[in-house]
Amino acid sequence: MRKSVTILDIAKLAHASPATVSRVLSNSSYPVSAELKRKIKSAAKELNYTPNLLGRQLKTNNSMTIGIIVPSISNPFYSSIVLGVEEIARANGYQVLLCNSHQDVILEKQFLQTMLEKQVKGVIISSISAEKNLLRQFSDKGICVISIDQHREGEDIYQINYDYRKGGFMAASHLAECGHTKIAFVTAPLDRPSRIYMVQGFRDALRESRILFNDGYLLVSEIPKNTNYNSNIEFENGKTMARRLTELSDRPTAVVACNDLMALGFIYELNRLGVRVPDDVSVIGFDNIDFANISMPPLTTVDHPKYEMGKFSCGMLFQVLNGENVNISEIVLQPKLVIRNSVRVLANC
Amino acid sequence: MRKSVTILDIAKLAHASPATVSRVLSNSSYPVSAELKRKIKSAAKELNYTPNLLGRQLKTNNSMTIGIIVPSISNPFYSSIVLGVEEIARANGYQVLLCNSHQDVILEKQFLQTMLEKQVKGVIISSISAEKNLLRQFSDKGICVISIDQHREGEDIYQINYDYRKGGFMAASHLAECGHTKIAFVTAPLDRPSRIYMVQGFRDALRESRILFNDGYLLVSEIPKNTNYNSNIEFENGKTMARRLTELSDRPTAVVACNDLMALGFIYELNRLGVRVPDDVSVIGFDNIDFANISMPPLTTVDHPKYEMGKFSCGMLFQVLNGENVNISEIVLQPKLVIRNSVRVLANC
DNA sequence: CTGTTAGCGCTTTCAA
DNA sequence: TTGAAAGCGCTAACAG
Repeated sequence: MRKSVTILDIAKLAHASPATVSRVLSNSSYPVSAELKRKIKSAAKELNYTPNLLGRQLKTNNSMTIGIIVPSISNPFYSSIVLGVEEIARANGYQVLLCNSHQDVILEKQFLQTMLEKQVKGVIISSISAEKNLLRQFSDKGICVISIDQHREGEDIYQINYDYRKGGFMAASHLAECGHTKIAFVTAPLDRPSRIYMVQGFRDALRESRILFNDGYLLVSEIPKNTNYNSNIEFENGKTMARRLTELSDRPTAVVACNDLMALGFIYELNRLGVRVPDDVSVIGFDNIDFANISMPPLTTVDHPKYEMGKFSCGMLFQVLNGENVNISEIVLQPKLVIRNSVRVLANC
Repeated sequence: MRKSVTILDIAKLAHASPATVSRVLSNSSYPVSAELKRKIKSAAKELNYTPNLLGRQLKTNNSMTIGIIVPSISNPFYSSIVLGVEEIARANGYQVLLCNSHQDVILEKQFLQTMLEKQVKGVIISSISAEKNLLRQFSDKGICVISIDQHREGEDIYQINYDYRKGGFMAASHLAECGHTKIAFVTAPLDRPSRIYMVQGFRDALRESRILFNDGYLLVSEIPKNTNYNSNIEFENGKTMARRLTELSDRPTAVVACNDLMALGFIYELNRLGVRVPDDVSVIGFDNIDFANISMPPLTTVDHPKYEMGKFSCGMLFQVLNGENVNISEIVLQPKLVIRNSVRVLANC
């Protein structure tokens, strides 16, 4: 590897000063004569020059990079978000540093620190940490942070949220309307706002429908230890939960799952056990990932505009970066029930 | 946003020189007295110091960043790869810049250029471009490039490939062994090595089984224009192909699809049209993504060790970066048939 | 063990 | 319209 060519080499070759070369090559609006401009450009081409952005970035204090932290990109829910973010970032000439927290609070914190050090201009995070003021140091350093999906209580940061409570409410209400009264809730650990709100909405709906909630119907999966989180785990958890459900003495006729992956695993296992969906057990999922379509039967679920959330949050980030006045600091996206074929309408309806 | 604190501020506060501060804060092995070390560390904490890696990176010419380019992370196939890469990168203290090429050759090239400028230490790419010497300038600049999944003919770069030919062969052979003779191949455009090799293997298998391949059985989907590539497109293409299949005068009894997403869409649509899988039509997919399990029926498919490919390629990258002698420049991963329930064994077998 | 100093590659005043 | 020179934050010779 030979010494890399810099602006100085070009200056020499084009008989110009480094300053002028910089102005030409960085598309500055600064006036430079057409003649010199041409000479510099051709010199750059001749030397096969590649600008070293580290130099520029250090000088201008702008890394043209944003970071995104999600639990795991292997979950289609998050890959949709990331895709949306990346799209808007690209449109603005930025790149994105991707971090999978693997549901690990410590890892998440490390990533946050590294991003700070790498001088990202902003961070979009779906945090699984409950730590207060986790994101404080970013605002302190003038770095824009947008928290998405997981509501952060009482922190003075931008948030794009989703009404999980209402989503849980809609799911349970739908089941109630279809005549179900023995309704279970199948979920991963209630260790974060989204899931807590969901259960809350779920319970509210039952109460409103005058359905008594049997606490034995709240099925919570274990946290897998010492393993990288990925989509398979949710799916497997769904399978486990299905087995637990079938062992229940007074078996529910319907369940809502905290996400589609889990619902899909749940249905898979029920099929395998010979329990028919929706004939024997109805299932409602959450998120409406693309794959909600392909299960047998196609999954009725609560839609979450993930991709839009990604685009939206990143758009907001750039508004803030560009100094536009963003006066709304919290936005709440709305759930929508998507009815497919995994819920049975009972006769008494 | 106040002026950010630098190594100099700490030096002042701790009554030390910037050099010493640097040595302490960058965990250099350079000897510093315990006393001074302590003072510097506490000063750093007091000032809430965050190192600016841009400075270090410029100086040391090491960005501690690698790049990865894939068509789209919304495809679980690629998100698995990325997950593997990210894991190894993290273990080595590196971060990864994620780029989705959206199957766009021009975009891919731009990303490559930006990575060059951002001084990544290496790039892992599943390229959809057929351009010769696309990756040449990286080796020229001493940047390690590892091409994955898509075989690059005659380019002097590291490659981790997969035997798509053999995979196609295995799929077709399996169908032949199950007694099928009217076998279709359903694929996205044959614009890259993987697919071309697959068809080739497919044809070879038929020939070997003395089955005549009807050219009308090669169903190739259109390239969607003016839209960002994502997993939904593959799925939709699969649906379209299913409709095309049912319109064929002499309908095949079996098909192999070029990837699971497509196979899943294909099955979905057949189900909808009342064509039973595998009773009426057998289907084999490709990749063995997690979701291959959840279709109805569960998909028989050809396994691709994607996640391992990601880890492996990134491991190789670091071997090269660390100057270890990597004498194998091309590695070929092997396919494996995963039999589930989407293939019917015909009576005459 | 500690400090001085040069400089990574670039941009940007400021002066000409 | 051009150039000289300072300096972004950090590290690494080198000297002491």
